[in-house]
Amino acid sequence: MDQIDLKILSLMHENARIPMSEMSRTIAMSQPAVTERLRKLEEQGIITAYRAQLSPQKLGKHTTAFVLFRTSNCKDFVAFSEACPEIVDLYRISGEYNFLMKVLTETTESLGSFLDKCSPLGFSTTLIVLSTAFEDKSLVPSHEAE
Amino acid sequence: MDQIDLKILSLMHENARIPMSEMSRTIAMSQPAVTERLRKLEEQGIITAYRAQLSPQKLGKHTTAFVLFRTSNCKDFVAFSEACPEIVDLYRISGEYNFLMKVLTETTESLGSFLDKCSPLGFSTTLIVLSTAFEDKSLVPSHEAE
DNA sequence: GTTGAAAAAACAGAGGA
DNA sequence: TCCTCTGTTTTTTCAAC
Repeated sequence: MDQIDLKILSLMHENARIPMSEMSRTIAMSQPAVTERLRKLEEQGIITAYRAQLSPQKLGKHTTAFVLFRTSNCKDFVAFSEACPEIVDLYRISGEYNFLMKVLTETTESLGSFLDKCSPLGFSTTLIVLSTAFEDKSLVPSHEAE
Repeated sequence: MDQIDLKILSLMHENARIPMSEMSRTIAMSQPAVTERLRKLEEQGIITAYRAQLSPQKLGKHTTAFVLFRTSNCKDFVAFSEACPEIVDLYRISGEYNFLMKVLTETTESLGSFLDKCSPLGFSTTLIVLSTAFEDKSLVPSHEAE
């Protein structure tokens, strides 16, 4: 893991669909060498996936919320959450609550319906997202990767 | 926006580096037609980015936390957060706190240092992530896209 | 890690349902 | 309008070094 690997990670975080030929030009290294480094980064589990980022708004999801949840049956709660399309992220946390989840719904009204659906499993506190200042900041600052 | 577009979004969320030729085979449509649909999905802002997902653990970030923050100077706080490498996501929220942020640090100790660094700007409550049940669930359920 | 040739994929234009 | 077909260019893969 050297500066070149960090540069590859940085570029792949910016645009995962960049052609390897273009990447090799940018970092001034032959294309097969870059491809081989990328393969190793995947193999080592440093790169876990390549994902298209979708706009929730454009897909009709106009409400984002974080919901803190307290339940006594963690296993059932995780199973329920996996089957719940509204829940996009689920974290087990320390403190008064067991779980923190990120929830996307069409409207505040459908968020209400979702919370009703959850209520048999425990009790919750909802934090409505007013705006997203930023998301997915790179773990590999570009100035470190030069 | 029809079933084919949803299938494209679903496949791109699973693997953003899938070759267009393979995608066109999967959905049984010619490659230029799929490319054109993808171009339009990007143009409409439905696809906002393609990102490599990196493993925080493999990059030495062993501690994940959500920090609720209350500050009276939102503008300065956002500027501070943008410059803070530990903060990967920042949301403005309703309720007792102004902000919710996702924070990645090397250890619980460096999380402590980070919180010390933030303390002049307001007051906070920290939720330590014990484990991530799941993250980035698709906004386009695959069964809807068939 | 580099080079260079073969295979594959992406792109761009013409034409059809 | 949206798709398919086809030829051209670009990219990827894989050999040898």
